[in-house]
Amino acid sequence: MTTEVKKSRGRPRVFDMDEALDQALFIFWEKGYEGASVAEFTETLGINKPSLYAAFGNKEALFQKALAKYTAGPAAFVQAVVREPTAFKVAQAFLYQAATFLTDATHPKGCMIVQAALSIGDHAGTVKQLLIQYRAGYEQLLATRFEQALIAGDLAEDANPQLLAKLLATLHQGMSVQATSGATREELLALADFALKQWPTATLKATA
Amino acid sequence: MTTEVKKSRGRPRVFDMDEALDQALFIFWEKGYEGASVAEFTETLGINKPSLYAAFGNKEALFQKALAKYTAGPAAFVQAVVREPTAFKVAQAFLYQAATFLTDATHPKGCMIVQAALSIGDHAGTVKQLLIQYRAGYEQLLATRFEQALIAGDLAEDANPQLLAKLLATLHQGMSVQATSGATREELLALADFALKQWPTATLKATA
DNA sequence: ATATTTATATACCGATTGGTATTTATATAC
DNA sequence: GTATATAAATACCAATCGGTATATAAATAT
Repeated sequence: MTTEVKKSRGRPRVFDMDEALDQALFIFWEKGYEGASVAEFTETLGINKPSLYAAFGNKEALFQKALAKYTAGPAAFVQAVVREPTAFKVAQAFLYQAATFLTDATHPKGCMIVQAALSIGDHAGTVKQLLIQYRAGYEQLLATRFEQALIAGDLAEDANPQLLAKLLATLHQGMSVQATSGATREELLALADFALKQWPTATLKATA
Repeated sequence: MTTEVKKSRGRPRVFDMDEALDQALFIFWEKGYEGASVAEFTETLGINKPSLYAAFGNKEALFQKALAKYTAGPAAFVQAVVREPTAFKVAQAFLYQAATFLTDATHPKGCMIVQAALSIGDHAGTVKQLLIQYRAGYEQLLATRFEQALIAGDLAEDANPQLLAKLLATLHQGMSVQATSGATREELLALADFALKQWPTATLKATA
């Protein structure tokens, strides 16, 4: 059973939508929502504006599609780390992988969700709010995981899951700024190690 | 001896430059370099463009003047905290005052130096680099202070001054993002307390 | 071959961007 | 008074912003 090629009538698209979205993602990632211009997209992708708009909608729709690709691809580690077996391992994996990811030379430095629309004009208020929701989302993902850990007993009884999640999110967001400012992977990993030293592992349980 | 009023010939300026610069600072602080438009300045200050340009130069010069006012005014606590008597007190003062400042309702949330030009188009690359330098500046200010503390003996012998400074800077930058995302002062103060728990105070010296 | 469908390319749109040339108004110096 | 110096106000500039109307090219269905 070979892969069926969907044949549709009409002139075939000359560019690969997936590739194009990847390139758009990189541009938004590097320059932010406001700093990326539609002209830059069309020049980089080698297509003209009507094709871009027909394929992806307007600038904001393009951003949302790129953002979805970002969370499903480069930033997917966030969803993965919460499946680590203990709270400590979740925190460790989150910080290590964040440090590694944020300084990866194969893509723009820093996190798109953190930086793409922090300070922005009024016209793009929707995007700013969207990213705030995304940031709240992964923080809550960690918080929920740590609540489970508290019940499971691999967190100290007096540990505060929400606070721990906010600490990790804050470190991540700070590390994102640091990566953009030129911090190295080694520096961020050292920060991660230092922060993990005080992790409130339950005193009577082994961390594995 | 009364205050001498500088009398200069020529039509007197109808607006207060200091007030105007404060208003410009707030706009840059809230919307970032790219997100703030010249039209917004002139409308808010109640002056027209030629007056703005005559008084402050172009947009980038206005930003630099506003930035200088920011560091000398709202953000002056950074210079102040390094005069605390011990490394721990420096760290504590820095994080507490950062948490308080970043969530102050009397001005935009977050730190202008962190957020005003993180992700930005090519045309404003100068400003982005300028803010990177400012961030490196206050981190180094802390690092130098902690090197002194190491010599003075109020830091553990194996403590790493540069790393500690980077940790504080990273927490500050993360807290800035958090403040912009809606985190409360109490949440940021709790983060600060948690982070201070592992401060490597020298074991044989009292912290006062 | 023709109709239909979809993507392309060119050209254009009004609005806004940062920045200025020009004129007019208001002060002091003489 | 007149000259000089400075600021304000109006109007304007080219360039870019995000977005689209229109016409043409290339595919399939019949």
